[in-house]
Amino acid sequence: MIDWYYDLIMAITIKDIAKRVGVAPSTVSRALNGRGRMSSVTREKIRQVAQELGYYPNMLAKGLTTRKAGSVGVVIDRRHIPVERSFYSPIIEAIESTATPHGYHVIFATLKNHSSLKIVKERKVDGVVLIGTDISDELASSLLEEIPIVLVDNHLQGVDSIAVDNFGGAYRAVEYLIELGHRKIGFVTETMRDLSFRERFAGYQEALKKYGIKLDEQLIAEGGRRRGSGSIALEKLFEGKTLPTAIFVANDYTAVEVIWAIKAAGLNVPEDISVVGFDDNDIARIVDPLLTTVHVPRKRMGEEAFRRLLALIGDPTLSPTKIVFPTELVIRDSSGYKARSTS
Amino acid sequence: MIDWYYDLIMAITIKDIAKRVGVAPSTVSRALNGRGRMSSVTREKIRQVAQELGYYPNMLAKGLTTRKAGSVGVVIDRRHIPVERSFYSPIIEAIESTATPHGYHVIFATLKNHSSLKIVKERKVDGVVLIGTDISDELASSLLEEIPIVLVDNHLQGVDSIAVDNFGGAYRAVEYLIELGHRKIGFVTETMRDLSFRERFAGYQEALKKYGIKLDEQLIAEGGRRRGSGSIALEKLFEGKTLPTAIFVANDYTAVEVIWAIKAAGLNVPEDISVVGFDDNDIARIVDPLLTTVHVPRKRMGEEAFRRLLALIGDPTLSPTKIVFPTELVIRDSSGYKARSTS
DNA sequence: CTGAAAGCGCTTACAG
DNA sequence: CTGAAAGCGCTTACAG
Repeated sequence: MIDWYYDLIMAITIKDIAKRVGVAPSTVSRALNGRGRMSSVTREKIRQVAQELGYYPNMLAKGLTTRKAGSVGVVIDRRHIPVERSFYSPIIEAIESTATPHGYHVIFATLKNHSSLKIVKERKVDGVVLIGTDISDELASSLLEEIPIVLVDNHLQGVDSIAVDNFGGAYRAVEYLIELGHRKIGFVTETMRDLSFRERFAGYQEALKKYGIKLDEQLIAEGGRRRGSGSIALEKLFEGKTLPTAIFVANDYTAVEVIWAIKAAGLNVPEDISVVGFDDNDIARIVDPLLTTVHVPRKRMGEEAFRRLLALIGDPTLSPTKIVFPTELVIRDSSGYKARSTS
Repeated sequence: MIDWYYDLIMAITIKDIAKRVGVAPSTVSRALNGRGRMSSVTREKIRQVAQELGYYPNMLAKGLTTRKAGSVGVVIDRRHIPVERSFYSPIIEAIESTATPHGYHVIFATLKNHSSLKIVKERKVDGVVLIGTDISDELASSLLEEIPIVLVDNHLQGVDSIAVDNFGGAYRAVEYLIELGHRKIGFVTETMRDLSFRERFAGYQEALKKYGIKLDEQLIAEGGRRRGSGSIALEKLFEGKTLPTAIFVANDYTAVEVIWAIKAAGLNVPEDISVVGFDDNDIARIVDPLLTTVHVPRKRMGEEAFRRLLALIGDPTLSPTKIVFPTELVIRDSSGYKARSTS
């Protein structure tokens, strides 16, 4: 271990500036932080020298005294890795890009088997945004006792959260399918264990109900949390007595798999079966046909998550708020009028 | 500003443990860090109490004295946002997942207009991995003076780097196309300004040369760095006198756009034109037809990047190493034997 | 084997 | 308006 290597180049400190300007370190601190009244001459002089010397505060020292780390944590469950195909990556990026201008850095952490969050225990962060429903209530509650948190795409009584109008988005998507003339509308999801997916299912049910269409159990299928979930679910649908003329799928990735499976069965989308997804992921514009889906404003959600966290860091007594973001149906090529054949 | 809120619940410190055990704080420190010889009774007692109290060291204080932050930075140029469709996201995730078991956290930062890296100036990180060729040589060099760094998918004399065998991968892809009987093989890229893409182009050229095929300028097109790059490039190719029977595209995303454009022109892939991509992104298994491409082991690259950085943090005098990862051709459905019509 | 002291780089009452 | 002192929570020679 060579410990001295980078120590030769000692970073410049407040003391160096003080010596150079001929003033006390505490004065330098005040000048740089704009605290207390002081002659603008010395203040300017100090600032100028700091600039010249390329001074940056050592955040470890600063944080130790101010009890602020200058970073926030962004935590997701390991299950969402690879993020490449995750719903959450635009949210994470938005958090980073809005945190930076505010002088905050973001520590990106992944959670496995509900371990306690080292970044908060070690005081590396001033707050954390917990993304997804995999975060257990116990973890969230215990965290809340030591640090401000905001939940994204998850909800828990008494804690700040950023949510999506899953119900409304699903309702609208299914209503649209009904308007196109469809009556046999399937619902496919990876799993029902996810709050968001359950909400989307509820929206599906409500739309059917509103338009007087009876719920058909055989038109509902769960594919499981794995690659190929969509085709597994489609197989189940095809085993039923009634074939759907349209399928509402709870997320885009699964919708793409459903489309592939439909094609593999020798049918066409949307001529034989219309498919509508949810999320408006990048892939929605890559599949053939282009996917009709429900847009979720993930960038705005990430921005808002950070803003809210920042507010809570400033004042932890703020009362918990739940912000629900609206969704929007984006009509592309995977949906069309009710299939002729099955009419 | 309510500053006292979370301060009421003071985190437990080394002093608390010391008091409880009836020993000096310095002894607690030694026990917990396993330094110096000491009676195993007191050591055990201390460890047990620390455990009971749920003690975690305050990394701000620890870092201030040890000059180690316990975090590393992962930096990419803002241009690669959204990472969702980026080549780099699996690399970033791999860095995070290998850093965590080593007790390091990762600060994810985005670089805009070559600003200097605040995370290193503020001593928040012990090392940084710089991803992509957008990182300027000046920035890398200046950083290297204060902290260990490793470059990923980029190269610079005298600094550690993790690279991809772009040349070899491209060579193999084009050779494969030649083996299928193709002679009119196009090359499409977003841009030639990127080192990786230039290397892939070089591999393309070398394969043609090796098999005695003359380079045809009209078969080479750049689409520009924007959405739709692939179709723009394809249009250029179609303006030429000779139509390609196969196209080697420098990355998967652009390849997908090329496929779409070919379909839009009323042609089929691979019957009329074979398409081969590079990267083996998730989308390669989503497009129709499934994309033949060159696999890049991004996960392993990320793991290796962190390991190398860790080694450098331990000993900054290690001599710079360049690690080149091999690639592998993955044959799927977008490539086939030479088109009949144009033969 | 263990304690007391000094120090890491900063901030913040407290004097003057 | 500005300096000296104490303290944030830890580690590390230095004594004993």
